[in-house]
Amino acid sequence: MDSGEQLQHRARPRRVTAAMVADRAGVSVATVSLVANGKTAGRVSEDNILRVREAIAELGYVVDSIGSSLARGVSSIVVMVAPDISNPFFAKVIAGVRESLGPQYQLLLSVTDAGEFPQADDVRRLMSLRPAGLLVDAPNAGFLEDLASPSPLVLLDAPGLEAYAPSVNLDVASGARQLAAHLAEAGHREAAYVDSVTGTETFALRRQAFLAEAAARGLNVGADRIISTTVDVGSAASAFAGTWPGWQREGVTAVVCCTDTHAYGVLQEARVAGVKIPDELAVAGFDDLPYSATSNPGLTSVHLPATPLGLRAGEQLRRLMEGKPLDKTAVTLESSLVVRASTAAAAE
Amino acid sequence: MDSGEQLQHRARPRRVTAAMVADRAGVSVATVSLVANGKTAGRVSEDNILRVREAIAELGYVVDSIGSSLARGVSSIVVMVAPDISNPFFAKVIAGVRESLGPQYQLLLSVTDAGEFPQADDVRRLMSLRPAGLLVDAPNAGFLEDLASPSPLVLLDAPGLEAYAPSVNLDVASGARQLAAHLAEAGHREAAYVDSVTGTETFALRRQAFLAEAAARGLNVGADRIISTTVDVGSAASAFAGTWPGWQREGVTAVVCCTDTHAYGVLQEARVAGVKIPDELAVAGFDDLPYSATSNPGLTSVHLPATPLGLRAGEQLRRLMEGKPLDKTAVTLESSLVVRASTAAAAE
DNA sequence: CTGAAAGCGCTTACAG
DNA sequence: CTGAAAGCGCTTACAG
Repeated sequence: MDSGEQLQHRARPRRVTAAMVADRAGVSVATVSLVANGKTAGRVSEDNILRVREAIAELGYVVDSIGSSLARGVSSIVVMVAPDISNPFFAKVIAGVRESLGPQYQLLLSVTDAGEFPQADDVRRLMSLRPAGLLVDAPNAGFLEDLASPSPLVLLDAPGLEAYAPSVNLDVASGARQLAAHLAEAGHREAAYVDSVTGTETFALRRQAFLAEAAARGLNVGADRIISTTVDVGSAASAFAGTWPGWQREGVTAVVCCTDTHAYGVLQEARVAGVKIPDELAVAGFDDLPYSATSNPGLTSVHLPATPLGLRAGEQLRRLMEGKPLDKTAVTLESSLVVRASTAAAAE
Repeated sequence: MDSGEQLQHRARPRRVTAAMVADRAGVSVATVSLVANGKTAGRVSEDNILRVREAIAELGYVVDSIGSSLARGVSSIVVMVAPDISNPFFAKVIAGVRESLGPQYQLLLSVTDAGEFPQADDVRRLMSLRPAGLLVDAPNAGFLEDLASPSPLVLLDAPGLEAYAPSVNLDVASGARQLAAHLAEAGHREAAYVDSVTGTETFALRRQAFLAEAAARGLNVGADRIISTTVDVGSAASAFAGTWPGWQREGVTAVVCCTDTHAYGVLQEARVAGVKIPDELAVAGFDDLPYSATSNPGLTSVHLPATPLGLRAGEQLRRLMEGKPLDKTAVTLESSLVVRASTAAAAE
């Protein structure tokens, strides 16, 4: 008896159903459902609410997601699609999303290889989970064309794609211009730019805004001074090592990178080459990752509000999932320049 | 008519059900189910298989996960619980898991704040999704006690917890001993160790194995030469900056870090302080992250096979989910020392 | 080989 | 306020 019970307990922990709760509380399963979902207003007596709550607690009942989803026609899963989850920036975005979504939605990260988006097949499989909502980070138009999601959808960091769905974007252009102004005012005249090879729109915006403002302020960045690498310290480092001698001959005194990650590579090789930062070369990036504040020298960077990005996107999606209207269908969050030691001193 | 159809098409893309496929193919839904799940052997005629396949293709039918899960009693979701998803090491583990799990399982990452495990409540909500299986990375015993999962469960990097569930572990001790031997043979006599503050078992193993082998080989690491920080370049850097002067006075010529991330912080501050690597100070870590091969100098590191860890864990779980027996219930993957420039030269 | 039917666990009109 | 019942989309014995 004893060992039998124990065995059963370990092997197949009895799933508690609404019917069992109903039995225990002496009510119908309909009433249990109402109480479990907090839809009691004017529909369940105080008395029954109490009995059901008690039974739920005693039995440890949890509403079964599968049954509930089938009945409602939609699950409690929010699918988040992003091209790169192993990125400190993205980790903060997720933290924001989780906070605004709350515990009632399960966040399912659609993991793909870095820089890739899910294939049409993967998307169909994801959709067959009947997600309550979708969050798509840094997509390209092609992916959105294929998507055709029946679920509420919010885009993150998808400038120029506002026509496809409600979006939360970062005003990277403003930060880029501040950076160009900062360097020009510090006396720099010749600069270079390290871009990303991925065609994500945000990188194009960063580059264009920086180049335009630089040109306007007499900071010279020729087309031959723009290189591209993957978002990866090592690639940026070796690309920089290869081009630096030439740049140096041309009098370059500042290198702007489209991400802090690229900038770390540049800083590393600059140190190896014995280039003094910032006296001989100023270095700056975008993202303002945590490490940029503690690196030595600290890295000047365009701060992009990662957590607020996730927060706002989660909030927007939540409104959509709850059937509420959005105040604004396209939100843009400010960026701002954080000046640190890597650009602190003026060049000659 | 035209615009009405279009409207309907955009607003509510008709969900294609098995019943619709059955109608089209002139068979029962049972037959559709059999074909869609590839369970036709000796149960469906060639003829019907063809008709159903055609109907599926024409209508774009995808088996609904919710309905299917309810009928089967289990979903196609594999939940992966891990204390830190924004970590290059973990990204590789995930890549391995995805590959071995295949496209038929959806990987749901249970995201928590760095270093945290989901609360009991979160776990119950996750379990209400009736996951096909569970993968838990670097857990502590307490979490596993609470878990009591009815789903198949495989542990990753959980040394000492093999009693709870089938496990795939890393033989970090062997790598740690190789590292101690390498340093001792290079002539080092005084070393220091930078540990992690999280109480994860793998870190205790790394430290103990290194210290034991070091002691056996006359490499001196006093208790006052062990410091702990979070897994974070900045924290490691400032901790090292604080203790280095004292260590230097004591003649320390080697610093071993429990992760490469810690080692990057040490390298950074060493450079700032003008300490020559490896001539004045040898630095080494664990993980062998991609950056360690491209950093300058390259970082000597105990290579831990991240992708194979994920691969094996996924394979084991898959067997479990398919009801097959495991050949081995506890698997341990080898680690190995990768020597690079950060320890290449012998100290005095 | 085939299909009618039961059942998975829940939610939601509906009738009372 | 309450409960019986239909229905969500599928899978799986079962009878033929």
